[in-house]
Amino acid sequence: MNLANLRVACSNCNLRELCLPVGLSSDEFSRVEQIVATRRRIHRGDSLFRAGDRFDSLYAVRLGFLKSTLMSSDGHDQVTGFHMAGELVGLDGISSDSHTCDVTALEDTEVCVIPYERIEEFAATLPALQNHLRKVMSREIVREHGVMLLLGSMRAEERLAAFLLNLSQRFEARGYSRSEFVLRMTRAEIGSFLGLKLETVSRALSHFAQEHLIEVDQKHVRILDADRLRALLGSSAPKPER
Amino acid sequence: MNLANLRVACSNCNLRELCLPVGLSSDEFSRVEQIVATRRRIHRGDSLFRAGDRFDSLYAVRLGFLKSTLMSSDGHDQVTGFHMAGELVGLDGISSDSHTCDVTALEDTEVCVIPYERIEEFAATLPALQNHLRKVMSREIVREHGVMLLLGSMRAEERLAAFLLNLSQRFEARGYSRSEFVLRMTRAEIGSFLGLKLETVSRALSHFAQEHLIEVDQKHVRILDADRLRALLGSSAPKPER
DNA sequence: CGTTTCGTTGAAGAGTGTCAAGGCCAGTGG
DNA sequence: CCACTGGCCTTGACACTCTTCAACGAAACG
Repeated sequence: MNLANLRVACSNCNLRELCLPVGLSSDEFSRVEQIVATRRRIHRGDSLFRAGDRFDSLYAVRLGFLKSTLMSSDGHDQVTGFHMAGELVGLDGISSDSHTCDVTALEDTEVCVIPYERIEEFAATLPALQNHLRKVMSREIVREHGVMLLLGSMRAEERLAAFLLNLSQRFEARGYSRSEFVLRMTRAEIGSFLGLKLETVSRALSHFAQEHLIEVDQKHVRILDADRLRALLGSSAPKPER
Repeated sequence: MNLANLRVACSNCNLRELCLPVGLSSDEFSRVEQIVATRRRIHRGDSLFRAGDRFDSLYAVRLGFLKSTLMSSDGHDQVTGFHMAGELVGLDGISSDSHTCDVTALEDTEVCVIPYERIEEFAATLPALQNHLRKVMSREIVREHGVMLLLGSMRAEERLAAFLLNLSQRFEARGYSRSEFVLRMTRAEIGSFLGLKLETVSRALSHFAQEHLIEVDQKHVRILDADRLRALLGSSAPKPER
């Protein structure tokens, strides 16, 4: 394997504004690099970790695309999130020293391995990092609040519109086009994440296309009218305030 | 006001096994007490904080019952959680130095105010506390995963069963009866949390009662057959594995 | 004691799920 | 190179769950 040969260097990484070392001085920066010493490649379809695995590292996505899934007692499982470059994965494991969900690569993916104990020790002497870690965790909590809102109070087309706009925004933050991108996940995975069946997702996409809000060709999506998509979000109950 | 007169002492608090100072030595314990210097009372219907408020403290619920709600762009709002004694509230604020949801008392409530900057400084010298804080945050992430599962893949009666069992378990952990308790929230609030309409909640409760799974008298609930309630959870798709 | 909020129940309707058939595409092996 | 296969996607028809609308009763509150 050529993992050991990879020069790991946050300073070379084009994700450094998004990723772990945000807000560190260049000195601190280089010390973080020493902790994040290894990378790991996951082939499409393979898992980074699975529920029940011992937790010992966080992972920063360097390139590729992942999903996390949670299995319920009845064996049915659900997608709880999609992860792209620059995002931190594995925070769920901190609470009980073992992971509570599966994380699977939707395309060939590379992550930076961040040994938790070492980053923990290190953060103890480095308030900026400590602070950043907590913010990342808190942001995850806020993100999940948003998903709860989506699942609890939106209907199918609103959910899908929110989903597309969210993806669009995340791609844009990474320097890709915000209006044209490739869905790395299947319709069934989108549906699972949004609490819908794959047929409903498919129908909603077709309907958007018919309304000229988007163009869809298989996994390729082009957003034609982001404003009208956004307008869909608030429109479920356009009730006059009393 | 008699707030200043209240002797705040974690060591006297019957929640100390649940709350912040878990796993601290008695020495560390007493130092935490000094930080958690004040309490705050919130009357039923009043809010502890609101979305947009500056974040500067976490709150530990000492007694009472709270809900957090999130407002979506269209003015519709949704309950994202209920909080009872021993639980920590306000973690969402860390990410952006301002709160992202409203937290409202459902009955007269008392919380311990934990100034964030001070606990932060303090945790820097106290790994056990640091660790504990991160675990609490991670646990919140895991909890929300569970809610996503509930909202995304369960039907009305399953959701309600899961909700009742969750409450039951939390009451038990606090030394109350696990089979008999009072719902502090309205049907509409339960519905909002579960992604259902209040009528659906009401019907599901009536149906459970009719099946002798529970007894309901207004807000008073008695669980008669927890096992069958639990069995409801996995039963949506009892498909034979192939 | 009136007013308001909250809860229950029924009937009708909308939105999704379910089931089924067929098309498209990539990969595989003849 | 082509047929075959399996996974993924689309579309239609129908069933079902949940919502919506409405009316009424009960409890809580000033």
